[in-house]
Amino acid sequence: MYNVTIREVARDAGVSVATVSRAIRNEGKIRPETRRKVLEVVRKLNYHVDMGARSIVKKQTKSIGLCICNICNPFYPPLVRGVENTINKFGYSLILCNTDEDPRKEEAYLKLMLEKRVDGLIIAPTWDIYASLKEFERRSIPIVVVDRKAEDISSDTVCVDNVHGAFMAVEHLIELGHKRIGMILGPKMISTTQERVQGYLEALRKHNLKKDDSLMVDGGSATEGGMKAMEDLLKLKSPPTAVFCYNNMVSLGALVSLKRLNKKVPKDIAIVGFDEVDWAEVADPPLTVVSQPRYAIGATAGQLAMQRLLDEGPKNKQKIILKTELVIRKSCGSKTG
Amino acid sequence: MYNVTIREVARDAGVSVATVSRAIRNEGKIRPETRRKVLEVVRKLNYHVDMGARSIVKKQTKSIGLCICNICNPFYPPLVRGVENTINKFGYSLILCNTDEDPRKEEAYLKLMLEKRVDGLIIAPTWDIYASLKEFERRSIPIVVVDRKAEDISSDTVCVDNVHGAFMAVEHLIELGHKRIGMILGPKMISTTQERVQGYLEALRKHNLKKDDSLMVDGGSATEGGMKAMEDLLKLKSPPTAVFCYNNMVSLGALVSLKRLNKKVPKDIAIVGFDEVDWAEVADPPLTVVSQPRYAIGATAGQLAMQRLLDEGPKNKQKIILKTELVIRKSCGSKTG
DNA sequence: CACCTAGATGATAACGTTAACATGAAGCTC
DNA sequence: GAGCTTCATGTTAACGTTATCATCTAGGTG
Repeated sequence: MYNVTIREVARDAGVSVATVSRAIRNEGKIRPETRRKVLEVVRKLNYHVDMGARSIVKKQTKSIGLCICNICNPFYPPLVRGVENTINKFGYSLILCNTDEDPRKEEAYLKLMLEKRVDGLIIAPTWDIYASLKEFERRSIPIVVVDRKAEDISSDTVCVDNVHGAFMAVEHLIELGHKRIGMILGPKMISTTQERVQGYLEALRKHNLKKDDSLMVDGGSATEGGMKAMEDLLKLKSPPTAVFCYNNMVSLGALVSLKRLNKKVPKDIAIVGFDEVDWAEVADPPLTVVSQPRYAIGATAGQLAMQRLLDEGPKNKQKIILKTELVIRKSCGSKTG
Repeated sequence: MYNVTIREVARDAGVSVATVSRAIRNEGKIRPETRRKVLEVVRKLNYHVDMGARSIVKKQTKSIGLCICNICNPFYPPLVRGVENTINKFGYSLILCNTDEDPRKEEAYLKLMLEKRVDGLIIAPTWDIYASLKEFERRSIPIVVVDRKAEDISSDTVCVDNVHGAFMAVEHLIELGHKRIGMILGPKMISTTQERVQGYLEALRKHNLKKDDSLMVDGGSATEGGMKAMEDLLKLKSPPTAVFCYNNMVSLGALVSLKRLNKKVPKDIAIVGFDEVDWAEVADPPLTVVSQPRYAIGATAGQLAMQRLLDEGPKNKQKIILKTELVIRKSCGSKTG
């Protein structure tokens, strides 16, 4: 009901509020004994500083906004932990926002983050949210863009070599002899889709396979979309013999569809996913994927944000590109079988 | 660098700060035209209210702390979304804390939540954190305990019929003819472990199977623990023919171990997991589990918190127990095969 | 011993809001 | 037209901090 304030601590300890403030922050001149006495009272009265009040004079809230699409996408939990573990070391905490790839939601959240006066923002942006982010720039609140690209925004960026990752995946399929390779796409506007499509096309081109639009179907970004997309691919007059899935949820959807339709992987159709999943090894068959360093993406983003906040590190904006890795399991078969 | 304040909006709009305050909150007497004019200026200057400043006079922050063990445990993401979606409707946002089942971390986070003046706390507590939570009670900050029990704390609770869930799982194994049924446990102090063990034991007792301590091995709460535990079980002179896994990560670990050791499920050993996982259907074999309504747990917790904050609903603390469901797939085999 | 310095503490003005009360104008009633 | 009432607005004291400057004390220096 009622919160103890610095004034009451001061009264009880027989000192001024300034001294209490010094004691709790352990800053400025203060006799160790005075400090001990004050902290004693702090403990006795269960005093806890009001960060809201502090923030209005310090002009920092020690909190960071993290806007992602959906925490239920298994790509994000490790990323979130990476961010959280990193910023937590500096006393920062994390406000989590799920935007569901919906620009209206995203905009509302960004406005909220502005109101909450987050000291920094880490975001996997949907698309074209230049206008909403502009205000962060104006206030020089550091922004770190993760996973995706956001060309028009001046920010640090952490992402992954999507083009190359996709290229590796598709080339792997080609090397195994596949000539009709489908791809299940994500939302067209987000940069990861575009880049992974590019990698897919580059691999085809390099090996003189021609692009067939009917093999590129939209899978949205959820499991259901992946299921639907795989069904559509199978209905084609000339269905693909291998499919590259744009992300982990879509991969799962594809696998579910195949299982329900009683298709054998990789005998009937080969599958490569993008993004590691915890269950890859126990899937039937174990899933070959392009693995992203999910935790590292988050941790790096957290570090970049902290660097800006502590005014360390290079002046100009950084773009860090982490490596993907093709983890070969069994869902593509092998040359021998 | 510099934030527009209410005073500047007032000056620019030619009204008093009180009028601006009324306009942005849309409260109190104000001429619609005045309000329009003010909001125009608000937009023009990109004014955003400072919630920190507001919070010190309103005595509410519109934020809720959510303390969970680890977002990377697939049980939590849907729960988190349940909470977030619910409170978001009321303009609340979420501060996420990962405690890693570490009481020291947990205590530090709770202190932080106190300092951040969260309006409510939703927590899956480790154990015996009575002392740290006491201060929340003292300040009458509503607490909602999720997933686990915390007897000594006066709070609303949302959990699941763990005993019954475990009972169903184990009875299912017994009905399939298994007599030597192992269990991989979680940390002993947390209530879910205890309850699931209780359900396990009750099922054994009901069917006149006697308890064998060597069959109950500790699996921690991560995948690695589950792997180790499964290996240990297999090393027994007389290993179990079926294993009940305490949670999803441990189930995954068990499955990984079995795959690596080239054991066939369910032929060599049957497996039931606790808690649904997205990949259950594509696992080899599809995993039979006791399913928990993960999203609903979070959503319900959010509702309870909001009820307290809006001072609606019943006066005395509520305890809501949601149902588990046995989802039979293939990892236990069937009577016929 | 007069003077200076440094160290410890106190008094108080910010910070950006809202809430309570005060003011003033306009419309109504008799 | 004096006296109410209602509505719209303004003035200002909180709210809980920190930062700045002022004050006081003790110890050192010449």
